Amino acid sequence: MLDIKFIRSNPQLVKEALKKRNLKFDIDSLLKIDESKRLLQQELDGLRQKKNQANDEITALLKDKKKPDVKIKQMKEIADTIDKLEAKIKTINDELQYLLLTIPNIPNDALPVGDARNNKIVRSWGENPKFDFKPLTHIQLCQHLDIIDFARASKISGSHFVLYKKDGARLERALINFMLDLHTKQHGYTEIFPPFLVNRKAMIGTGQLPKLEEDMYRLKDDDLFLVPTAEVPVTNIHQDEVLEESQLPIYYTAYTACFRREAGSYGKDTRGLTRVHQFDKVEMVKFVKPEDSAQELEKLVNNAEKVLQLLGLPYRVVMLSTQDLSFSAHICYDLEAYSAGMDSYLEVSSCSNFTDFQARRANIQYRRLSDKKLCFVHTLNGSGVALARTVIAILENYQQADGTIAIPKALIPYMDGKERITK
RNA sequence: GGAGAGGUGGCAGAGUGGUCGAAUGCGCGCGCCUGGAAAGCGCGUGUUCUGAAAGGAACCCAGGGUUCGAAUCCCUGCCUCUCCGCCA
Repeated sequence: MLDIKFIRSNPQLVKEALKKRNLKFDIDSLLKIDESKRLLQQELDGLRQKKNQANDEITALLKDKKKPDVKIKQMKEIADTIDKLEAKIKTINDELQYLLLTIPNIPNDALPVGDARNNKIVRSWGENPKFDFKPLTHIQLCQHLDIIDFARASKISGSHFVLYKKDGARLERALINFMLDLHTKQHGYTEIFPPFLVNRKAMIGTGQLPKLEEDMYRLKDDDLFLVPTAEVPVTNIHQDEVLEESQLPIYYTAYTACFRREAGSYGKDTRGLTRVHQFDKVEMVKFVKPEDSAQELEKLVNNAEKVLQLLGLPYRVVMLSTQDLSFSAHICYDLEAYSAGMDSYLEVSSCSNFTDFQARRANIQYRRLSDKKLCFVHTLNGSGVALARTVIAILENYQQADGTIAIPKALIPYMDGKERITK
């Protein structure tokens, strides 16, 4: 969430930011609400002062064994006025807080302005594979090798769920272990295994709520949500905490399944593994000092890239444009892996700097060493990486003429030394 | 799920209706002392809102209620602990 003081003193900047995101939001009326709230608050404070003074007087009278009846009668009236005013302010403040929770983060000035077509390719890595036969899609390959059973997954759970079998299941597990090992052993992250169900407060903290509720799986009886990403539980680890500057930066990595309703996205990527309701992902989350966050994002992207490099998957790094940027993000790079069978680039990672936007919502502060002041940390996170689509790229890029799949070198130790997926 | 106990400042812990934003101890900071340190002594030590400032207001898990007045009494919720039940 944005600081109301920041909005108050930079209304034009906020308006322009919203315009870049192609969002309509009435900042002027927000500021009017803020103004009227503050005026009422001052009025209330004045009345409370009177009340506090009168209470002192009543106490003094009682001490002198005098009757405070007259004073008490006056007080009753003031108390009534205070009650009414408090109710009024609560209504206004609730509205103000809700509005503040629905304003997205301010995009970085470096981002291309516009929709996804304006996304900027920052760099590319690797050569797209060439085949002397027509490469199959992962759907055809899985069918042939019997390593993913879409039909039965659908029978059990519905469409867009996945049932991995045999080396398909094994590949999934191998990838998770490979990525966690890489980030913990090579990149300095601390491994976390968080809850897969989180409460409403956590979802608000990272920015999924209140705006995206219909995209989330929710357990109505308990008001819990299935995590759409490990970002939610892991970032909220330090919710309502004050960290010491010496603790920063904090790097966490976590595997979770991710659950997304993908409401309204039917018709897009309808087949196979591209868009599914449940997928596995290893996530990286950072808590850093504000002055370090830009540089920390670059390192985070490099950590995610390393996964694809070690897997030998060609990819490109894309800087998202202002309208493609997620609600909480200030700047975001996507990694898109090339997949031969579908001949397309698949988004397998999003790496974002949220600046103090999530920290303010989730109330994650640190005590600055220089002046002992409380400041909000900056949070970042990135997929490192998302599995279902990475599996597509592995299957499609490593397919052989005989329909088998070569296993990327880095994964062989995680597959018990196996070098091929065969029927 | 049932029964009970409890949630107070960085920590421990007092406070059961009025002068309590909160005793005391520990910790931390500054100073004195010392060759230096420890001990000792003295002073200080939460956050937020508002205001140019002086000041004012709020906060003792959260939300309601009683009262002129609530950390303190009542209700609801959340969380923690103990016992019982159930259970991978």
